[in-house]
Amino acid sequence: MSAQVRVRFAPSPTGFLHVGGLRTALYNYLFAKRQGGKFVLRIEDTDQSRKVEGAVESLIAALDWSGVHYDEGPHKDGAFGPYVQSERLPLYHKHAQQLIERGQAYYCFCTPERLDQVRQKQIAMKLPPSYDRHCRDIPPEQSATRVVAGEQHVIRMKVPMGGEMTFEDLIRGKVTIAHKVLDDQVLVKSDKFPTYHLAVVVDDHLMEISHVIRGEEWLSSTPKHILLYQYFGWNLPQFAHLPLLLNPDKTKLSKRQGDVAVEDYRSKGYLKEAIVNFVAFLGWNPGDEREIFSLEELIKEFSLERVGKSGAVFNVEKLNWINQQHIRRKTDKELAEMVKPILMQKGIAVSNEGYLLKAIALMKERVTLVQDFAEFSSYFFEEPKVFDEAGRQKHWEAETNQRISALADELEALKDFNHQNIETVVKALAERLQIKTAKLIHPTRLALSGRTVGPGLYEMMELLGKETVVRRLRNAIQMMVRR
RNA sequence: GGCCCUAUCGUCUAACGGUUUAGGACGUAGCCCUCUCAAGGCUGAAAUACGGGUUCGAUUCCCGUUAGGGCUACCA
Repeated sequence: MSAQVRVRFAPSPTGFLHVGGLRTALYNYLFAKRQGGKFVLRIEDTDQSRKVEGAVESLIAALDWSGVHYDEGPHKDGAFGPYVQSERLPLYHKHAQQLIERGQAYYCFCTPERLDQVRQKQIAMKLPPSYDRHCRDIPPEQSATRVVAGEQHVIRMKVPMGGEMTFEDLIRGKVTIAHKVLDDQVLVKSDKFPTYHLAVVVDDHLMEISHVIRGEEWLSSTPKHILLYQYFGWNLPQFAHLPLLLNPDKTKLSKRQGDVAVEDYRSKGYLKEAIVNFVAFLGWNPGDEREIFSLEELIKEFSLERVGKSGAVFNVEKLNWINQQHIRRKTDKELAEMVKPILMQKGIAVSNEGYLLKAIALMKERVTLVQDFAEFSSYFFEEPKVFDEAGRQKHWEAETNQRISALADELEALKDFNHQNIETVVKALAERLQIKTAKLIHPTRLALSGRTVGPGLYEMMELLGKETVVRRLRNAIQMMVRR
């Protein structure tokens, strides 16, 4: 009975996908999937001056990476294309023309200079700056003649002088705005491109968008859009204006105060699952105490009713924790595939898959980012090049050389080099030497890894293998001596 | 300046008039575990911006104040 749910994400190609943009896209996507509807990607490139080369592709790549796949859009034609506004110009012209004919829009010949003067004067007089409607009442025949004569012009919509408009927002409830505070918005610019306001209304209607889910920055221009729907005689979509994402100082999330591009987080070692999970929770929650969700689980639970109204600070600490949680949910194999290329970048080629898997298992609960695997455990794959200096001073005492040397001998003689046996050897030696096991453990870890922190020592030794352990132990003695 | 939106721990949030000594999570402090670091377990500190109403009863409804944000372009 009810019409098909169709939603869209409509970014302008001015750079990389912003995490706020990802959240908007995600909510649209979740809503569509939940309702069995369609999610459309539309590129809003009506501002020629802000166009950035390659932005569309990078936007699509980021969306694709995060798993927020669109059903229709560039490279994925549905029945409503094209999905790039610069390829839809005739559509906008046709509709603008219709408005002109009905007297709901008019040609405006004001120069940018005049507009600026008017604005300056209004500001000086402490009046709200707005277009003075200088061209609103030029007789249609007269302005048509000027247009034909080739005079520079724009097309503006005629906003009623009195009255007010109330509309229902799915998130905010009733919103009322007086017509008089609405400008006679430019609909078609002098370069013949439509402005956002015309293009968004025409496209949302033509693409049969049922729910307009977008950022709160559009809330105050929604009345203009609704007026346009009324002028065209079209049914209104439902509107849902999402709260903004904020910097730690509560201003609108921006570069300058940290990373905002999805790509930044991806390259730092955040999982797509974590980014999606985190961003979903900025303004929405399932109503109970669960926090770790997969995309599929989000689809099952998402609802616009549970979206909040106030802005949310993008808090990296929590993202880190969520990333940790998702890393643990990955299999060692999955993680290995992600870690391999990172190790490769560091010049480490992994030949033994099983070995890598075991190293990952040992590190899994100790990392926050995928990058950490390569960062904190390179010693599994190559000789430690440097030894933590503070650790050396703290754990490498005068007697340590002989102790480690003795340990190396004992281990070399060990037949079955597994962690239980290793532990037995280490503890027995400590007892014989009448020292605390820690006196052997810490310098051993330092010698083997160059670090003072890491996974359980016995497990680590087992994985490294007897040859490597004995060799590194003896090498370390040499290196420490030389200092 | 005008218009619109918003307002619970530092942060993300729960509570849809009473079951609340306002719950959870991140972070933070302490303790436990322990070879280190994590992880895990336990405990603690930490919030309803303020002022009026409405009501037998307000975090919850209404009004005002304050604060923050958004918009106010031939940008989206």
